[in-house]
Amino acid sequence: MAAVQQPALPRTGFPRTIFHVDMDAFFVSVEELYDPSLKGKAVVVGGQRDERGVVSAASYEARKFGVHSAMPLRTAAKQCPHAIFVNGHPERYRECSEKVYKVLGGFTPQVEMASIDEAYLDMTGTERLHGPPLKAADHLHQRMKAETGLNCSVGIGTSRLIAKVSSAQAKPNGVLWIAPGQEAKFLAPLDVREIPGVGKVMEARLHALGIQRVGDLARLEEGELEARFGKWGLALVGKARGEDAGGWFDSEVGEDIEAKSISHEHTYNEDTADPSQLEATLMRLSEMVGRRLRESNFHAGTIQLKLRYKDFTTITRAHSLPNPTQLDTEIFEQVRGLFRKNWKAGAPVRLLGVHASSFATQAAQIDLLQGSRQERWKNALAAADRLRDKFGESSVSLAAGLRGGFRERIHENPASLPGKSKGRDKGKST
DNA sequence: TCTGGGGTCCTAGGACCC
DNA sequence: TCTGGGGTCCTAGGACCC
Repeated sequence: MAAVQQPALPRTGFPRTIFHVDMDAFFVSVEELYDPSLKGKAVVVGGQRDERGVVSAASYEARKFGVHSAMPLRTAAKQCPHAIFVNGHPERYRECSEKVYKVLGGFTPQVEMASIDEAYLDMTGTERLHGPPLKAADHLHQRMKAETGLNCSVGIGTSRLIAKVSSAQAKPNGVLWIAPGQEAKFLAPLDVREIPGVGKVMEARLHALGIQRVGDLARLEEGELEARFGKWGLALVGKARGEDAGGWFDSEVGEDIEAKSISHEHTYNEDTADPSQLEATLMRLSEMVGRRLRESNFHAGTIQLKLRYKDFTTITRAHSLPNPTQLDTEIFEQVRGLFRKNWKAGAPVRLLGVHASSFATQAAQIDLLQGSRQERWKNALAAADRLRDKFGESSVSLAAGLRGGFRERIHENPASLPGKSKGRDKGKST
C-alpha cells in the first residue's frame, strides 16, 4: 500500500509548548558571582554615579527606590544615594550567557537566545522525556541554579507572546504556566504596556482611546484599530488573544536569523567641536565596524553616519556603495565624507556613530569577485525579461537557480551569455 | 531626570522603471 | 502629448527591545 502523505498540520492545529526563560537581574547577579559582598545590597550596573550614561541593570533592592534600567545614572544616584555603582563587564555577561545556553540545550535542541539574558525553548513533544511543563520547568530551574549560580524565571504558554508575558509575571525566580485556552483570560486584566511592542508612545495613544488593559482592546472593532494604527493595529487584536501575530513572533523557535546590521557609536563624556578629535573617533568606530564585518564575513552595501548634537537633536546620513565593502579604510572614507558634508562646523557634538547594513548575499559577493561580469549578468537578465515582455513567458528560460553557480542559459541566444561557467555543475559552490 | 549602546522593524516620500 | 499605477530601491526618522 502506498504511504499516504499527511498534510503538514497547520501551526495552529495543535498547541505548542513554548518556554520563555528570563534570567533575573542578570548583570547584577553576574557581578554578585564575582563579588559576593554585593548580595542583598542596592546595586546599579552601568557606570559611576557622576557619569554620562544610563542604568543597565539594578538589583531588586535598588528598584525599591525607583531605580530602573535606562534611567540616567545621575538620576539613579539621587533616588538611591547609598547604591553601589558598578561598571558593566560585557565579557563576563557573554561568558555566563553561554553557560545558560548550554544548560537550556540539555532540555531541547530548539533553543533560541533572544538576547544575552533570555531564551525561547520549544518544548512541544518533550513530555515523555521531561514530564509535564511545570515539572520540566522546575527541573530547569534547579539545573540553572546548580550549574550557573543564577536564578531565572520561566513562562510557559502556547505562543512566544504568552511565554514572554508570563515569565515577566513570574519574576523573580518563579514559574508560570498558562494552560491552552486560557490565553485571553490571562491577558485581559494586564496593562496594555505588558504586551511586547507596546511602548510609551503606543501606550499613550491607547490610553487616549480609553484603553488601559488588554481586555479593553476587545471593545474596539478590528477595522478601527487598523484605521488608527495600520498593520500594528491588526496584530494587536491577535496579540490580545495571545496569538503570535506577525513578524518575528511567528517564526519557529531556533531558526537561524542572520544579522542585518552592525554598528558602533560613542558618546563623549564632554561634548566636542574639535574636527580632528571627531574624525579620529570616526576612524576608531570604522575600524570596529570593519573588524566585525570581516569576522562575520559580511560586505556592507550601505554605510551610515549618526551625529547627535549637544541639544540631543540627532541626524543620520547614509550612502550606498556600488561595491559592498568590509574594509576599514573604505568605511571611514564614506563616513568622513558624510560627516564633512553634514556637520554644522563648530557645533558641539555629543555622539558619533558608524552603521553598516545592506549586507551582500553570497551570490552578490561572487558577482563582486568577478568584477564586470556582474554588470553583464544584470544586462543579460534584463534582456531576458524584455524578451519575455515581448514574446511571452516561455520564450526564455533560465536553466538553473543561482545556487549551483552561474549556469543560466538564455536558450534562444547562447552568444549573448556573459562568459562561461566551467565545471562545478553539481553541488554547492560557495 | 538629562538622556548608553547594540540591535530590529515600520513608515513615508522621492527617484526610477515599466 | 498627457496620464496613471505598480514595484522596487534608497534615505531619514522613529518606536521599541534588552
